[in-house]
Amino acid sequence: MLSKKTQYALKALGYLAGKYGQGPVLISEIAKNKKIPIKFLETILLELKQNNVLESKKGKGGGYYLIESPKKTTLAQAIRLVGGPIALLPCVSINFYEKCKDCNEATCGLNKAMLQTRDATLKILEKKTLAELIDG
Amino acid sequence: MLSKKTQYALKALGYLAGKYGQGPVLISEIAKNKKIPIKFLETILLELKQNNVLESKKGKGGGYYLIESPKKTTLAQAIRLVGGPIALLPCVSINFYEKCKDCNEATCGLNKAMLQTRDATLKILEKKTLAELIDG
DNA sequence: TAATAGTCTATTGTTTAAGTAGACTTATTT
DNA sequence: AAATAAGTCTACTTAAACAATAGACTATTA
Repeated sequence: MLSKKTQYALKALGYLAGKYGQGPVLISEIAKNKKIPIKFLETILLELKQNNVLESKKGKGGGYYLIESPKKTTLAQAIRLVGGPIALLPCVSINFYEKCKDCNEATCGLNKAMLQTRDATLKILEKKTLAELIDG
Repeated sequence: MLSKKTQYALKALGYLAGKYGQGPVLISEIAKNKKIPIKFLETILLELKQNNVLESKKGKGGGYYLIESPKKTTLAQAIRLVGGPIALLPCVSINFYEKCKDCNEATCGLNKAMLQTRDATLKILEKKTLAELIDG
């Protein structure tokens, strides 16, 4: 299961995708429409900015907005940016890999099964982009 | 990512699958071979017993063992037993379903994407059984 | 009846999620 | 150019879930 943080990030990115090209969007607007705790959302958006997905503008008329077209960012990229692993186990994760203490990956049946599910999941998440998150 | 508890449960079940039909296996033996904190493992095995997957015997010569043949339990069933959701979001989970606060599932793109990944994952995990977790 | 091994209760530590307070920046208005 | 309003940024606190540990208790076998 994705963490709340990751879920909120995806929701927020979807909202911003729908407003792409229309200038900065207020944090409070995103929070209200997507039912996200505003202070938690602040830290998430800030992190996305530091990862060069969002840009922000301060002061009156400010807010957050996508740097690139929504079609340029895949869901797999978005999930990884906010620290959400996609694989079900560390030993089959690409970005959060950790070796198992107890098993030989070449012969471990669990490893094999989880590798297959990871690949199936990635196949989907690497094709979908933020544009697909726009409502309607 | 599956919780530690779920990971440990799968490892332990895999170990017991390899010893199926050979009588009770000590908690300590499983813990040692699978590098699982023994006290944590105790609670996990007890839960699996209460869910009618394992049986136990107390006293000397005691231990835990699988009730049914390893081929009878799928990985999807095993994961769910110890409380591990398979879907990436609550709104696409079969056993841990929760409605989103902010979205209409019929039109939500995120819901659609996550449904697809859930189906792809389930297709694999419902075919694999505990027998596949046996090493070698 | 002594030793073995599972069962139960309680407690501690760690991470994640959420909420609070306030400082800092920028843009507008006058 | 100064005041103010609108917004982001930083640091700290609280609450809940998850992971791990410790020890007493109960049942079984030899």
